[in-house]
Amino acid sequence: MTASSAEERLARWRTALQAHGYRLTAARRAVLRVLARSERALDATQIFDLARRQAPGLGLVTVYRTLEALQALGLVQRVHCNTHCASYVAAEPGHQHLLVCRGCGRVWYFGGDDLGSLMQSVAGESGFVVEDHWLQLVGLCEACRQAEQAEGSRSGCKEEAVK
Amino acid sequence: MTASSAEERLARWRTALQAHGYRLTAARRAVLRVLARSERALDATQIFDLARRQAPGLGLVTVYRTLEALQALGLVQRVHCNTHCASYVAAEPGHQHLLVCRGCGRVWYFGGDDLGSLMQSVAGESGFVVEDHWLQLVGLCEACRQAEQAEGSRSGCKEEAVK
DNA sequence: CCTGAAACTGAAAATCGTTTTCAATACGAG
DNA sequence: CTCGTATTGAAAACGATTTTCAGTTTCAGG
Repeated sequence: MTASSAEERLARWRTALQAHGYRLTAARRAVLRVLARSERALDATQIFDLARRQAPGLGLVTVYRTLEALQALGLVQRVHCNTHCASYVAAEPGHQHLLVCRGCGRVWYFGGDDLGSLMQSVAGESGFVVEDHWLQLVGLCEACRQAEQAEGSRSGCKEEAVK
Repeated sequence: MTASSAEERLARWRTALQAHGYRLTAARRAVLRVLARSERALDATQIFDLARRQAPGLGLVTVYRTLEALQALGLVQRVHCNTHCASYVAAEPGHQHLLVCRGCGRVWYFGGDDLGSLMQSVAGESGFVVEDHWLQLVGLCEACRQAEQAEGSRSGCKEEAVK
């Protein structure tokens, strides 16, 4: 993700919130900034810690409430893993499939629209109407894989998981 | 799922647990019975309520511990939805993909092994090593769809979500 | 610019699902 | 049957999320 696209996203989010009657407060701005710029899925506490640097008085409650709003507008997407079940990333419209690194938590989106035929065949057989789908690949990114192989090495991907 | 396959599964689970040094207690038997016979993904509390009919003294803690064991042996699979994040169904070996009805919670498995190529191409481009994947389709089954269309009708699929 | 109504805020308390602790009990190998 | 050990349920601890509430901030309209 380039820096500019993060800033564009940030601007888009602010516009979208205001267009839906939400007010733009300092607290919300800080939360938006953190999430819009992150390459990783972050949970409420991580967002809280990062956003508080920009908005010192910020409360955790506000983070939850802002996440709720962003989710309602479809601007962020929830990421489930077997452990962390409530992390969020910026939603990339049209790219719903996730690639999650279990080492550093970074998230990438990818296409793979060949799922359409799969869903149709499932629907055809059973009368099931598919409304939503959910494809997530979990593994290790290049950097984390190298760090894991160099056991005990101090230079790794994990350590900077939240900067 | 036929009744006999549920009983077969139950027998398999009991054998597997004992083979791995777990003891077969009345409490565990009740939890196994509930989960092995269920067509739906159930969370800890639902299992607790159902299993307590067969084992009155049962504690919720034991449900959690039994789920942990079943999961460790790969006998049940966790189901994530946007709401319930910790429900479990019997794992069907070799069929990892889920079809979940948002109405009644019933779960079906399906094939779709064409994901292999998808994962390879993802890995090839990025150096990412995919260790696990997670495909879930959410929608409405035939029965729930009909029930939803007949708005206000009392005969539905939802009502018997947990019998 | 003001001004005021409504949205928003953070702190504290309540709540929910899950885990830990612990003394008593039940399993099952021998 | 007996014994060592895994397992049990109750209670307490715990972490994450939600609710409550009184004070504050935003922003549309004058």
